[in-house]
Amino acid sequence: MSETFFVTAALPYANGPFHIGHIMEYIQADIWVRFQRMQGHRVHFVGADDAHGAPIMLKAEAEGVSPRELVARIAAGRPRYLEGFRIGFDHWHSTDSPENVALSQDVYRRLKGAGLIYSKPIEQFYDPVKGMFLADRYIKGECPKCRAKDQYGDACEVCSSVYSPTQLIEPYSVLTGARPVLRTSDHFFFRLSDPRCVEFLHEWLGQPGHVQPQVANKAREWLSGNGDQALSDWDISRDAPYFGIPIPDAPGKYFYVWLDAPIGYLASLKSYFDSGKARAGGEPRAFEAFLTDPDTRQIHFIGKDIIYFHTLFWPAMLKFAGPPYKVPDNVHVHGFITVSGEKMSKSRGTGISPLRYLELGMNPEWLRYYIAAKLNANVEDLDFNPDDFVARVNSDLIGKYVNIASRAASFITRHFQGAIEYGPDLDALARQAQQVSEQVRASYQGREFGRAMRETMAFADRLNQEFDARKPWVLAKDPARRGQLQDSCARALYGFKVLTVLLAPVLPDVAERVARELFGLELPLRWQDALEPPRRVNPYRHLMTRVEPKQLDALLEPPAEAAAESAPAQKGPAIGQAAASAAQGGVQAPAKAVPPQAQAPPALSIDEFKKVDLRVARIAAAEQVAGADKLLKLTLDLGTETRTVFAGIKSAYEPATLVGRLTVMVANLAPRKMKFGLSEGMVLAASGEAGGPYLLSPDSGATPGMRIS
RNA sequence: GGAAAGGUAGCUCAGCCGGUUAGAGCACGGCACUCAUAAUGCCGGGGUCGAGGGUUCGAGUCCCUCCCUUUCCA
Repeated sequence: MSETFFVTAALPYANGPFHIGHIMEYIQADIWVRFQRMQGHRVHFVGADDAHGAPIMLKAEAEGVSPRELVARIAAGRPRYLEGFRIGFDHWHSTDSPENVALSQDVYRRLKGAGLIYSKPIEQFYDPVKGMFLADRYIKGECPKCRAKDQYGDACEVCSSVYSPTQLIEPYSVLTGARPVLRTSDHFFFRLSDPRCVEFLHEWLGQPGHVQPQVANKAREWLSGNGDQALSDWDISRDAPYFGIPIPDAPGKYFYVWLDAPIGYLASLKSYFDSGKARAGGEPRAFEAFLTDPDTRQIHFIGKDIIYFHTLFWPAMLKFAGPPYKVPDNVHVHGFITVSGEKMSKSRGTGISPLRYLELGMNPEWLRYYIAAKLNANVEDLDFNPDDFVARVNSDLIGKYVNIASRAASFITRHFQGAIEYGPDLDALARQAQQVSEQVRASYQGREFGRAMRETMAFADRLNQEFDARKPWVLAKDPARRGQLQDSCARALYGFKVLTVLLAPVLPDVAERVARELFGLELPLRWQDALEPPRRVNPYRHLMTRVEPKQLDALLEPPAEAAAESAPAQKGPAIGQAAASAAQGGVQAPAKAVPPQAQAPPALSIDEFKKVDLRVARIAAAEQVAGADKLLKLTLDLGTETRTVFAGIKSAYEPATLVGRLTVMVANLAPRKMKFGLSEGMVLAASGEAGGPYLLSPDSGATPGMRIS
C-alpha cells in the first residue's frame, strides 16, 4: 500500500557554497526518495538555506553587504549544484522567510505555554568596541591549562582541555582585538531537563526504528549524564545585534539560529504547500492537514555531528509544541566523507569541489553510483578514493552494466529489426530477476545502498556469464540457429532492463534514456516494471562513457584561489554545520597524481643512504611560532627521547591537527640554531607543482623510534 | 579524560544468531573469446581476519586486556 513521506536533508549554512559533504548527504537522501517513489509511495522532499546567525551577519558585514544580500547570493548558486547532481528536491526555501518567522514564534509560544521556557540572567563576554556579545568562537586567549596562545574560548586545540571563555588568560575579541568585558543579560532557555522532556525522549529513543541503535545509545548517554555531564537546558536566545527571528514580547532578543533552523524544514514544507506546488504534484491537502495526518511519515537525513540537535531538542520541541507539529518518524544519520582517507583540514579547503567536478564535465551519475556503492545504514565514514572511483565506475557501470545492452542490442537490431522474442525457458530467468529485485528492494529500503549495488552487480555478472556461454557471435553465423541467437540476446536485454530498474534510483538519467530511447517505454520507470520483459529494442546508442583518470587528477589538483577563499569560511552553529564538517577530505592529491617533475639527482650507494638515520616520530606537540611565517614548532617523540624541530609546514597544517600523528624525521641531522631556537632534526614532507607540503606518515603499526630503511 | 565506531588479501569492502578448506570487486599473472567505445569469460597467486589472553568440541564472529585509526563530548 502507498505511504506518504515528508523527507528532508540537513539545511546548509548559507555562508558558502555546497561542498562534497552536502552533496553526499543529498545524494543519499535523493536515492532513497527516488526509490520510495518507484515503490509507488508519495514523497515530498524539501530543503532550505539556513540563513541566520552571527557568522552570516559578520561575514556580510565584512563584505559590506546586508545578510540578506549575502544569503541571496549563496542561494542563487544552489540550483546549479542540485540540478548538476540530479538532486530532486521538490522545493527549496530559506529559514529567513515569513513562514519560518511565523512557525518559529508559534512553536516558541506553545513551548512557553507548556511551561518549558524560562529566562535568567547570564554573564557573558561582551566586545565593547563592536557592541555585541561574543560567542565562544569569537574569543581567543591563552589556554588556562597549557598556556598555548590563541586558543578559542571553549576548548584548547593543543591540550584538548575544555573550559569557559572567562577562564582564558589574556582574552581578546577575534572581531576587534579588544579585551572583552563581562556583562549580564537575560537569556531564554528551553527546559530540556524537564522530566516530561526526559521521559518523552527516553521513550522516543527506545522505540526501534526512529534512529539507528548507535545513535540512540549516544542520545541516551547525553540524556542520562551526571555531574558536569548532566543534561542542561538549552539557551535559545541571543541579544541584538543578531541576524535572526525576534522573540515575541522580548525586545532586542532573537532566537538562537539553532532554534529556527530545524523549524526551517517545516517552513519549507509550508511554502511548498502554500505555493501550490504540492497540489500540482498530486497532494490535495493543505499543510496542516498533511502534517497532522498520522500516516504522514516525517524523515530527516543528517550528518553525525548534529545528532544532538535532531535527537533531543528537535523531537522535544515538536512533541511539546503539540499538533499540528509531529515528532519525526526517522532520523537517519550518516558519517562523513573523507578523501583518500584524509579528513578535511579546515585550513586547506574542502577536498573535492562539487562545482569543479561538474565544470570538468564529469558525469554526476558516476559520483552517485560511487557514493551509493559505499553507503550503508551505519554511521560510518565513507572514503572517496580516486583510484577506487575510476576502477569501480568503469568496471561496474561501463564494463558490466552498460556493456550488456551494447553487446546484445546490436544483434537484435542487425538480425531482427529490433524485435525481441524469447525462447521457452524464460521463466527461470524471470524468477531469478524477481528474486534479485526483491533482495535489492530490501537493501534500498534499509538504506544499505552498498549492498544493493553489490547484489545488482552480481546479477550483471551472471548475465555476462550466460551471454558468454551462449556465444551469440557464433550463433549469428549459422542461419539455422537464429532462434537461439534471438533468445540469447533477448534474455540479456531482459536482464539489462531489470538492472536498469534496480539502478534507477541511483542513475536517473541513464534509466530514463534506457526506458525511452532503448525500449521506447512510458516514463517514469516503476519498480514492478523490472519484471515485464521488453518486446522491442531500438538501435543501441552508447549510454555512458568511462572515467578518465586525468579527470580525477584535475579534480584533485589543489585549487589555490578556491582554498584561499574557503579557508576563512568558519561555519556557524547551524544545521548546515552537519554537512559543513562532513566536508571532510583534504585537497591532497594521491602521490601518483603528482608527476615527479624534478630533475633526478645523481645515484647514491646504499651505504651513503644508510648514513641518513630516518626514524618514525610521534608529534607530541605542535605550536605556532610567534614571528615566523612559515614555521611550526614540533615536539617529536622518538620513543626514547624527544626532539624539538622547526618545520616549514605552517602554510599547510593547523598545529592542532598534527598532534598525535606519526611522521618521519631525520634523526641525525646536525642541530641548527635558528632565530626561534635550536632545531634538532627535520621532518619529511612532499611537495611539488600540485602543492604541498604533504607530511609523510608510516602505515599503522609503526611506533615512535623505529628505524626506516 | 569520558564515550562511540572501526582495524579482514596491494586497494575498496562483504562476512547474519560462533560451525566444514575466510569471500567479492578492482589490481596482478596465465588462458580463452572477439558480440561489445579492450569490454567479457575461465583459471591462478595473494590474508597467522590489529596483538595477546580466555570461553567453547569449534571463534574473523563471544568475553577481557592492550595497540592503532576516526569521531563525538551541545
